[in-house]
Amino acid sequence: MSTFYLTTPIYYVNARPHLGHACTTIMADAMCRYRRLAGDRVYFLTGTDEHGERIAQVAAAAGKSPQAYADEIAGVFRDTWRRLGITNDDFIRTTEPRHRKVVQEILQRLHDAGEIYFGEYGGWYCYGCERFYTEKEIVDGKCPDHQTALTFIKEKNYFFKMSKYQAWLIKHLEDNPGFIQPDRYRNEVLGFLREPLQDLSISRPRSRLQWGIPLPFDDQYVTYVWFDALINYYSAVSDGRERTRGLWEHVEHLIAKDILKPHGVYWPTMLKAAGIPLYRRLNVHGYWSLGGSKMSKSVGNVVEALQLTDKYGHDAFRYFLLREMNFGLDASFSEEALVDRLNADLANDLGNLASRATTLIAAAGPAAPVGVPAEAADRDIAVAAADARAAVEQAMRDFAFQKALGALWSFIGTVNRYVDTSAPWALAKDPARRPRLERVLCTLADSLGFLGIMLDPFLPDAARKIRDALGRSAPPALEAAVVGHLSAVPRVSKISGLFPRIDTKTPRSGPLPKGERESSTLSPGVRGQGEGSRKIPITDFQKVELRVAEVLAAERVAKSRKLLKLTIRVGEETRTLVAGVAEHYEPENLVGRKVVVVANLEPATLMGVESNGMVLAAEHEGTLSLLTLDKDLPSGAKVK
RNA sequence: CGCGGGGUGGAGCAGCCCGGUAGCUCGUUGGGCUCAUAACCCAAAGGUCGCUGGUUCAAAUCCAGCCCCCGCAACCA
Repeated sequence: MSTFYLTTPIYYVNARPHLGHACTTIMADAMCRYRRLAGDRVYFLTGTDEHGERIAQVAAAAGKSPQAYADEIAGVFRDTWRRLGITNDDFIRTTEPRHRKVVQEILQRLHDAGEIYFGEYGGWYCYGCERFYTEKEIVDGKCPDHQTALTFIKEKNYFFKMSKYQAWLIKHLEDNPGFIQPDRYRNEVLGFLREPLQDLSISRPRSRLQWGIPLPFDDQYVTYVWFDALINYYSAVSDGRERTRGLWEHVEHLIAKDILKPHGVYWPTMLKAAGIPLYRRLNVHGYWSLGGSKMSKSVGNVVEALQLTDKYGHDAFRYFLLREMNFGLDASFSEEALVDRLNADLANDLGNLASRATTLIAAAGPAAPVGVPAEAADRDIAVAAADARAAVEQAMRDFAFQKALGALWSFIGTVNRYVDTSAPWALAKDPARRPRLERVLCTLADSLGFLGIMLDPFLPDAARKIRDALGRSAPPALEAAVVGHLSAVPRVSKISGLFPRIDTKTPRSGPLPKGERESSTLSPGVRGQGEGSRKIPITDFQKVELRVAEVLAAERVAKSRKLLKLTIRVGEETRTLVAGVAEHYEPENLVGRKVVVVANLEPATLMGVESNGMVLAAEHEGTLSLLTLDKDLPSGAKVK
């Protein structure tokens, strides 16, 4: 029996759970269920990251204390995982005493060992944003957000001597090819490391930020969030000394590719410096893109995607995520693709097999031990099962869920063929062939039993239903997943509607072009959380000054993909305005047109161009249309 | 020259690291079966593996150059 300790990232509580969180967590859950099935001692950790400036700001905006706010969102995560049937053994929050204690202990240790120094950092600071800007971000010496002058501040902070571990880390990655997998991400980290590594600022002065863990050796500072957050993996199992219940040395991390750098660079060097053994392996998966279009955070469709788990069932949702994504690569998510998978794989292949097999077995009824030996066809099924299991074991070593499921579905196909070729319904008509019938039904029952075990990590509910139908109440175990041992037809109850088909034809009126179908995928039944319909008094509307304007000139903003710089005339006044329509309109086609603008908007600077106003446009599923007039009114005319 | 990923039958993808008959799922067409969820099984059609050049007996796979798409970084006021 080996030990397996797996972590998900701890999720930052500035957002509610969405598809991305669910994907990582479901993958981790499937892996942990699999390792438990294999008989390993498993510890599965997830949790929430709760410190930092952004949390303090969001909480303040919501009129809550940071702690109250974090409590609320952490609760939402906890409930979501419970609802999805996630089997985490622990849920850590970075505001818990057990975590703070270990973070401080490690900081003190690093400080004592001379791994942390007090240094001065000079940079351009914006008081509005409460942050420093790098040379690249600064536009004309001003803050890109507030377009106010920046102040050059020299701030004293504590730094971790990360740079001194650069050579060591490169060598470690070269000597241990499996340390970060898949390879593309190991290569990417080696790519980062071709540039000189900077020391890592690990503190923020309390004068700017209170919401964090105080440094044990200087209470005027709190710990920088990444330094705080990464340690959760260790603090969750540590008693604050060196004891980790025998878990730490087996730890593997599962992350999405966006946080590769902290996990692939910061974290190993931190552990090395602190004298803590490195993690075993970092497993990195890709991103979901949504319905062909971009995953736009502002639209909230990532959250909507998660709602589909309630619409189609947790097993189906899990299956889709695990089957559709090639581990490490990006994949695209759409309701249509989910339904296709559900119908083809779950309803047709698996559900229908369970249904036809249990119907056949139940019709024959339980019997005494079969009187005839297995034939070649039966032995082929046993071999196919063994092959499938071996392929699953191999695939699961590398989190290759798609391959594991592919192997199991290949087996399901084999069994469906076996049913066809052995034709038990024909055997049943001939009493003389009763023994052969029983042998076939035995093989079928065995195959279902096999699936009831092997599918458990991926489709926990369905696997349980299959085992229940076979009367197998014992906890499933991988070693029992063998076909060919059953000697008598067992008593089974019929399984019907394990995964009902989703009818995709009726709701759609007539054949639609492909593109159109895809864009309408996320629509019915998942939207409308009472958002956007709040009524406002007319006085609110009257604060907005809308006017007709004529476009005098238009040009692209240098290096910008989305922005056009427009020179417009509003009545007598000429002004410059920036519009995010470059992807939809050619500059020359705008000149001379009358558009509607918000005339009393605060100025803002975008890509170095000051914008005085905003052009109104309607947007629907990626198509943008400027608001124009259907009669020719003079520029400056009021819109109300 | 900002960083990265990708271009493989109608759609979505694997194969590429470690060159050697181009594979999977869906879809399409024809057939079979009737135990089963209009399911299941069989067969067929359908591919210049982005382009060009190079290395090689042999290139989807290795090398060079080019074209196109998509993320990220900075801008949708």
